[in-house]
Amino acid sequence: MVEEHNPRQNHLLNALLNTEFDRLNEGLELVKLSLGEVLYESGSLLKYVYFPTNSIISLLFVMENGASAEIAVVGNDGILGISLFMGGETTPSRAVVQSEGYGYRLKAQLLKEEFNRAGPVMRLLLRYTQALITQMSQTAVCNRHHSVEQQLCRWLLLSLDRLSGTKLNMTQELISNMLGVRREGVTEAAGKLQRAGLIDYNRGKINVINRDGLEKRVCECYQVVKREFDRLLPSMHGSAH
Amino acid sequence: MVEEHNPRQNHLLNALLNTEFDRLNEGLELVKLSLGEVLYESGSLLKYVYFPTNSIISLLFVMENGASAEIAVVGNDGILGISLFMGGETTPSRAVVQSEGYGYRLKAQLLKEEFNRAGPVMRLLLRYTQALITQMSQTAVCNRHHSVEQQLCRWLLLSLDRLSGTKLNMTQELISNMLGVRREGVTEAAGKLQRAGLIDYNRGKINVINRDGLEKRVCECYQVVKREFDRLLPSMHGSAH
DNA sequence: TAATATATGTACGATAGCGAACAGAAGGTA
DNA sequence: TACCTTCTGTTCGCTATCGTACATATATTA
Repeated sequence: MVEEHNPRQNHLLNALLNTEFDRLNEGLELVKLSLGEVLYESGSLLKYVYFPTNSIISLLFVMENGASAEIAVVGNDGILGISLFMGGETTPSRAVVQSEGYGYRLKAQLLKEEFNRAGPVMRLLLRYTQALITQMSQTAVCNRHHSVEQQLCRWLLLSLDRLSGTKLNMTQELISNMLGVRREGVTEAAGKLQRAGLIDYNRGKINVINRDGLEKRVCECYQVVKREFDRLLPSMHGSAH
Repeated sequence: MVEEHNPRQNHLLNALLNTEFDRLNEGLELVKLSLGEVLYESGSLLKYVYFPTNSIISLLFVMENGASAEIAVVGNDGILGISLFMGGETTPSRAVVQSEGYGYRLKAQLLKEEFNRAGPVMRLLLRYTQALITQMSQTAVCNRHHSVEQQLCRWLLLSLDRLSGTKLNMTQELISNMLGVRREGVTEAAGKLQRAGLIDYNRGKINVINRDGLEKRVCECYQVVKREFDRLLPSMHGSAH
């Protein structure tokens, strides 16, 4: 299958009017984002921001002892590098490619200039940031109150929504890093889902067979996040689900 | 003790230059914030934003079954109601007065107008929001990886920093709601700290006797958040610690 | 084809936190 | 003073998850 690449595959870019889109488009570069690639490290200066199209990036907090936890996931719905326009320049989080694919990058300076026009692009980016805040908050709640299985369901659904598909490439080892749990815990939870006929999981290849089934098992956290993204960024997420 | 009230007791307001401060000051109203008062409910429209001076407000996510978890705490370092200028108008979180005191409120419309000038106030508010994002993220990490005792230490220190004092009024029941754990868990953790001579806890009155001791026991999450607030909002937090 | 690395499955004791129940202590109120 | 409510302390069995260890299966490479 020959795949066409187009910046409009990123919903955030697609939400722009032509005037603004054209301005940004000048600076957009298609880049391949490979599994495990670190787009930015905790504390590092941002040279580029990224608009994923068919890839997924995880925002991770890594602790001193090496343990980690994902605080949000960014796909074709968003942008990577919000700290650039929020004024901090850096963040304490790390951005890792979690599902290989493509995206567009833009020189940090160019996005900053566009943001500083204080027009529709700024307002869109801020709304996206608020949606991201909800995702982070709900992750905190989920970490506190829900089982590994529920969290796995949430994670699968959030990731699928951001890829517009039913397939994911992820080993259980990597998922366990994202969720901040043991790999064995993921094996067990994934085994249950597999035996229930909801997913097909083999050596890093996940295929979701029964999405509705997942939605029945997931905790409310998924819906809260989804609803908030839909509310703040309407006309996006149209294709997914 | 006669206590003078002054908007500059809020560090965010205090960070403003006179021109901007004077403009906002026109609309500021001193209000008492009573224990347990709900400043806004999940999903409700914001009529006012709040700048606490000697009170502390918790941002809580409440779940369908009533269980809750605090995702951030706002005191004299910040502002309540960021969703107003982020463009969402509402948030899925609830804001509850956790430590009684005073604050200044401002009509939502006035803050919005100031924000839309896209000047120094906007940039300050966005930097504050980024610091808040760090606090939320680190809460997610802490919920995943650390013990109730460590989280209690983090919570105490973060709260103290935002009051500029050593005393807190909080029953164990309320703290357990914030941390999203059982009340008994707080009793046990607080008992340990008390026996270690770090705090004095009696019927909702907490006095921190040995702050350094708390800092020795707390997980890294506290420092990460503190460092990020100091970095993004320098010249604030000067008095605390 | 054989050797090696990677991914997944399983088992088991240890433990932190949960849920429920109850008792005592401190403060408020009649 | 007596009564009631609130707050704190303690116990006990239960469960999810952890840490560790090891077994098996599937890819990759020599």
